[in-house]
Amino acid sequence: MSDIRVRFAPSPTGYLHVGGARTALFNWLFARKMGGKFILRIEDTDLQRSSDEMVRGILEGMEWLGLDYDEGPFYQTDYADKHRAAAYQLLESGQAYRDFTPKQERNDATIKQDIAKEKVVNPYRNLPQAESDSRAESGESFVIRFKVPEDGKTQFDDAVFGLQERDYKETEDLVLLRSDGHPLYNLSVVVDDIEMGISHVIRGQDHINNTHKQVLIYQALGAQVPKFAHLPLILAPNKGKLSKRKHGEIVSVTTYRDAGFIPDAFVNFLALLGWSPAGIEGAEDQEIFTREQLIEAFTLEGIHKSNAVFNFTEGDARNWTDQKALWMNFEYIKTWPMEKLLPLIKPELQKAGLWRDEYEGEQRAWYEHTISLLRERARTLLDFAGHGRPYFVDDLSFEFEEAAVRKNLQKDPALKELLPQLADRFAAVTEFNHDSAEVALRALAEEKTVKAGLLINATRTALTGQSVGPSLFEVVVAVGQKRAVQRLKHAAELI
RNA sequence: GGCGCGUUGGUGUAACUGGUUAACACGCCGCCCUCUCAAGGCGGAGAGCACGGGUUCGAGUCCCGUACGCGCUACCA
Repeated sequence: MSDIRVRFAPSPTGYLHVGGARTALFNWLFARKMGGKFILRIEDTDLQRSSDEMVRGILEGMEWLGLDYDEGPFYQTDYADKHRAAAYQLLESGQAYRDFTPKQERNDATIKQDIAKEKVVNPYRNLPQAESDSRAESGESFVIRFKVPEDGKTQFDDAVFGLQERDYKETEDLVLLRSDGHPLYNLSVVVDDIEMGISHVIRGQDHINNTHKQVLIYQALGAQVPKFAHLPLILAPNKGKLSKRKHGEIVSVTTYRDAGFIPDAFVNFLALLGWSPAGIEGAEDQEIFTREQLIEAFTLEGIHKSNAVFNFTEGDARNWTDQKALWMNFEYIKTWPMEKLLPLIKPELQKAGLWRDEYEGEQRAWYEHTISLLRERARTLLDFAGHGRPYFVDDLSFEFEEAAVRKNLQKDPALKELLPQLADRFAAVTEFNHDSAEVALRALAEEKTVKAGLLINATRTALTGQSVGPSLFEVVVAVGQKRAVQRLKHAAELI
């Protein structure tokens, strides 16, 4: 019943960057919300580079984000013949003309400027049809330019920016077909969008100028003009352009995947960049949205006009990306349903060589409990195999942090005697659990008249090599009696 | 230069068709909790809505101008 069709049309630059990802997301959300179709089209017109590899980066990013498309990917170059035919159709109907100006002359910077400044009328614009034909037949090189009408203006009602008008005089006669026969962007997009029945064009605001040109082409081709919605841009912290060259990996979505982000968390963050659920009852102050809630709340009206800043501190390891994104990821890790979280953690443990199939079998209860312990302090998926390592290895192949050893173990020489004693007490406990371990430890502390805290903190470092972590007796239980005893004895040697 | 667009605390945003001390989240600071670190609870600093005029009993919300920022200005996409 719905004829809503939208598309994401990236040019294959090697990877999906955050701006593109958000454009894709908004298209996807709109399609899902409206029950329409989401189409992926690769705009590879005129790119020399091997498309395959470049395209893979885009597809990888979309797959990770969970933005599934209903049709495509289509490749724009596959339709070059249609684009060319459209150019000739416009030529024949008199809405375009051949421009025989030599390429060099056109490319000359000063001449170009003069043309722009003085709005020189192209000398070939009104060349008689017969002469144009014969010169073309004689093999003279030419481009096909669109013949922008003299009086009037283009207009379209943008879903975000409202009514947009532009006097024809502001639009130059754009090239449709290059002298080597290659169709150009503005023509190709329009022809493809018509062909694919695109009903709504949702794209970056940097295209607003092109839209005026494209409206002209739609009309000349006698096609229905789709609805447009231009998105505000995502800027760098200095409010400048967020670019691949200047900001490197931070703009690539695969960076977030590799940094241990939950895709839904990143999607959630991206959705709030330039859009908000304004006017949605009860959702105005909401920050955390499931995919379903996002789809439900999404409207084009909620998109902002002003650009958003992607806030991060260059060179700051802790705040390497937008702090809100970091916070959101943490929030997801902490609260996501176990059944959704576990499949994301498994590959991380596998990568680190920490995975055991028993975690899904007989050790399942222990495993899930341990994960629930770790998730409270994990900021990324990487932390499970990082800070979590001591929980998953039997031996001592985990790092003893220097500062932790100094602060919690070497702080008091008495620990050299106390730790082995505690090991013995632990070993003697028949029913080893949270409470019995605590009783054993506190009893020892009392007998030796030392603060329980001294033993507690030392034990934490002995068992995990770290100075921070979950409540100690939770750690003790997770590590288990055998490993705890072993590690306490070992720790004494570090003192 | 030309054309277009934008401007609410550091960042992301809210504020019904103009109506009390401009709200929420992240971040920051402090306190509480406490075996550490987080989390959590409580509290705080931080914008008077880019600036200047106007309209109005009353403007962040309407109008005009200025400044600043951004986009576009290819035989790139």
